[in-house]
Amino acid sequence: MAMPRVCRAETEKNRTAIRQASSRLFREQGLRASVSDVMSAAGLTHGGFYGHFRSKDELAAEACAAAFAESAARWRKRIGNAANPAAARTALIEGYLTAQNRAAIGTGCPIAALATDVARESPGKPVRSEFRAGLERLIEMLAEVEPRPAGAARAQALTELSTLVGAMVLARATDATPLSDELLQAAASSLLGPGKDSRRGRRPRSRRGRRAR
Amino acid sequence: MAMPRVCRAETEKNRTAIRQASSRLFREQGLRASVSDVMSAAGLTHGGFYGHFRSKDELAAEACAAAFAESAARWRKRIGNAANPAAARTALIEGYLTAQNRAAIGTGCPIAALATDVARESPGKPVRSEFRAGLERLIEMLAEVEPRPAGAARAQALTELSTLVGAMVLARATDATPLSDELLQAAASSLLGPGKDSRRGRRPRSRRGRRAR
DNA sequence: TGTACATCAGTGAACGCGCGTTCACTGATGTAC
DNA sequence: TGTACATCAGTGAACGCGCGTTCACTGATGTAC
Repeated sequence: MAMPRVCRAETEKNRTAIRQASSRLFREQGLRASVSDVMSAAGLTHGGFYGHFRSKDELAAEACAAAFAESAARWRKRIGNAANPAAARTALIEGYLTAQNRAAIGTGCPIAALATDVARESPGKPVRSEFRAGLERLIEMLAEVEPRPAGAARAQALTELSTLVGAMVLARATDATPLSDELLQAAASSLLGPGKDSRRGRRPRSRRGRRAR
Repeated sequence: MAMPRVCRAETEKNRTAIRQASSRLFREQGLRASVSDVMSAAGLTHGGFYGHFRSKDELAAEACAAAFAESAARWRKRIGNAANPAAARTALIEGYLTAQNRAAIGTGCPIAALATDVARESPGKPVRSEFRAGLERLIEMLAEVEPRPAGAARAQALTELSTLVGAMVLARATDATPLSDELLQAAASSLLGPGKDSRRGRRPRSRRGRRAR
């Protein structure tokens, strides 16, 4: 059953697979997702890990960077598809506050998925600086589409990103209760204005779903 | 060195000590804080834990409830000390978005500390329902002080709480960088209005602290 | 109030398990001729 | 192009450790008389 040594291209593909699998698993389960689980998800055995990365901490940093690159590309595409900054802002906010994004933790926003875990890492850990750099990049992209003078745009972007992330984190913690939907809708209405909700039949204060409480 | 059996009052005091220690440690380290660490922090050895609680899951639920009770009492007091609802709202928001609160994770808001961990717990776990109940209570308190008609007050409270929690979680993830202060200040200015910042010399867009980046 | 004894809160060793990391081994890959 | 061999990517067992939980034990507490 042994099948060791693999050609160079294959090795590079394996490293990428590990990085991508960890990027997903770390977002889903937090930074405590195990090296074994990551390697299994990449289709390998756990022993080979240290041929690719120096430590789990190093992997965490690379996984974080990969997740932010993915998110930034998605945002960039949404901005590019919009007719003007205001439409881009609406697209980013509406794209963020969806039930689909709430469910897709492993492929969704790394800020909402990892912020608390990163806050618990000790100061020197490499994942902290990758997180901060990625966060800064998304803040700058959001500031670009704010309909405000450049000075106020950054402050506005900081607050709006806080609202987006907070609403998503709370919606995930209350998943499968009516409160979860309510949180996403309230944030969307507040950020976009009650009338600007572009999709059919969405009333801001409607409480859809069974009132399970 | 053995000193077993303890009088009834002492036993009750010990149970309370375990609950309080866990409430702090779970907020600081997440729900993965160990039973051993909790028992040590309560001044006991780990073996006695199961005389007080059925499982770690049960403890997590009680610790979550205790943390929310603590927070609700603090909010209630701040509201009670204010001259009117608008002042109460200002007091809650200013009290929340401080560097002191950012540092005091173990005694601070359980929403910011535990939301992501709760989101990762499986649906049946008791900590999930305690979290939801506590969250709902704080939402209602914030809605009470919103200067809006009753209907819109709840939606406003949901959004503002998302902003508060999001800003705090991001500020903690970027602790010891200028961005961290910026996040707290931007959220405060946005929620209270640029002029309403009651404390001396705080300019909303100032960037205090070394530009470490 | 004083004595005899059952109770049971807390101790500390032990359980099976999964963690991050290391390492001897394997055999296809890549290279030297 | 063909052969001989050094390299090294991946395997799987093993390391020490800490986890949640269990349990035999202890001796002060609380109770029955």
